[in-house]
Amino acid sequence: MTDLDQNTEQLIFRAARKVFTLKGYNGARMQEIADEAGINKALLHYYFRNKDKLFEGVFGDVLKTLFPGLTNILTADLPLFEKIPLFVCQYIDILTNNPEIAGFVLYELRLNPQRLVGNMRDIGIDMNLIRSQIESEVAAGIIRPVKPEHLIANLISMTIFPFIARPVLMSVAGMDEVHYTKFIEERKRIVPETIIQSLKPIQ
Amino acid sequence: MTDLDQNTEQLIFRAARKVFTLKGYNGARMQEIADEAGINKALLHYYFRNKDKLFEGVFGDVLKTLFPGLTNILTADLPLFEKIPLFVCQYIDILTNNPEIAGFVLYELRLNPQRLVGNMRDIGIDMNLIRSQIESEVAAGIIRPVKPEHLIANLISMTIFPFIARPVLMSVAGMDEVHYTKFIEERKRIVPETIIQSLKPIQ
DNA sequence: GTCTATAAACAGATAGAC
DNA sequence: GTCTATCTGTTTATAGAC
Repeated sequence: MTDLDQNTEQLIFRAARKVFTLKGYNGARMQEIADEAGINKALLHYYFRNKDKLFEGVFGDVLKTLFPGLTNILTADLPLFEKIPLFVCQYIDILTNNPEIAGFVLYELRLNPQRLVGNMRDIGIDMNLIRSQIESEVAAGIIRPVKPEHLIANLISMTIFPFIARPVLMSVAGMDEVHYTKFIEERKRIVPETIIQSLKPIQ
Repeated sequence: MTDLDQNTEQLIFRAARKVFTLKGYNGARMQEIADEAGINKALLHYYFRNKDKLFEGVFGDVLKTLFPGLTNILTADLPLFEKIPLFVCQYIDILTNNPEIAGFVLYELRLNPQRLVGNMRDIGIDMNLIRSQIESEVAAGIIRPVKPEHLIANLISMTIFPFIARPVLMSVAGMDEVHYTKFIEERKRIVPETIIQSLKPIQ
């Protein structure tokens, strides 16, 4: 493989990632990907056989952008009240740089949940680890009891949803682009605060 | 118009709603809608001219399922601590009966945000009303100060997201169908509890 | 490796019989 | 109103020249 091969392949891949995440599998056109990459349609098939294979590659790549950080922070050896702000900040930064990938992944997974199967390793969180951390912090009187599924669901929901629902939130709350950007930045503080307040024991 | 006309039209419309919400605009096929309705493809065009017009109808219908309840409860004349559980319960019931519409609407809106334009009346929430309610409850010492955008975002996020992220949540938390159903039912209690705890003034 | 040209399949839409 | 048959444009994919 020459340098040129790799460059073209990467060029195509990046173009494909852009078009697929923006338009979805069904909305994406091989022609548009070729145009975006500045090459010919036939080359897509030369490097990636067909649309499905190209998509699989992109989808796996996007999952890698989205999940490993999640798993690592959530299972790190830190108190919950430190983990949570870390998680939120890192995730909001990732999504600010890739605003469309959350909606893209969740939508494609609903159309075709099997797509998870091949990528399970990157995604699974050790719930028992989180469960035992909760138990020990409850025992120490730091937090109130909470089911790990709900804690994780609350955390992920409040962090990710504003990116998926951007147009609706802007419309419902009457925000423009500038307000929305500020709003997202504020959530780095608001989301951890909301969860931590809800976890504090009643005095 | 005879009875038969109306029946066929409704038959088509329901079939279209099912296929569009399940597959999205780009993934839906006129043939599949016709099959689902048990009629011929040509009839779709007889009743609804083209795919776009049929979709517009369905999309407006889905918005009506999703939004009016939201607006009405959030602007009702009730204390926040009563409004919030009401909102969550009603919304979870709607989404339990229509599990795919939240993801459908948000995705189609991201592909084409202009679709909101024609339906703005159903959707807009009077943020000033909520803002002044927050102010008066803060003044009365019932809640801590909070920006209305963030309160609404937290509420909607935690309520809706678990339906959009169903496959991921099930995978991440290792849930099966039964666990997931129970999990969703539990959220009617957990979500209001989380928000209300986070709003309570520090004693 | 990269291109042009084209095949092959599909999907939306229409014509016209009943 | 409902159907079958068909047209038209689009889209994925391949053949083959360079």
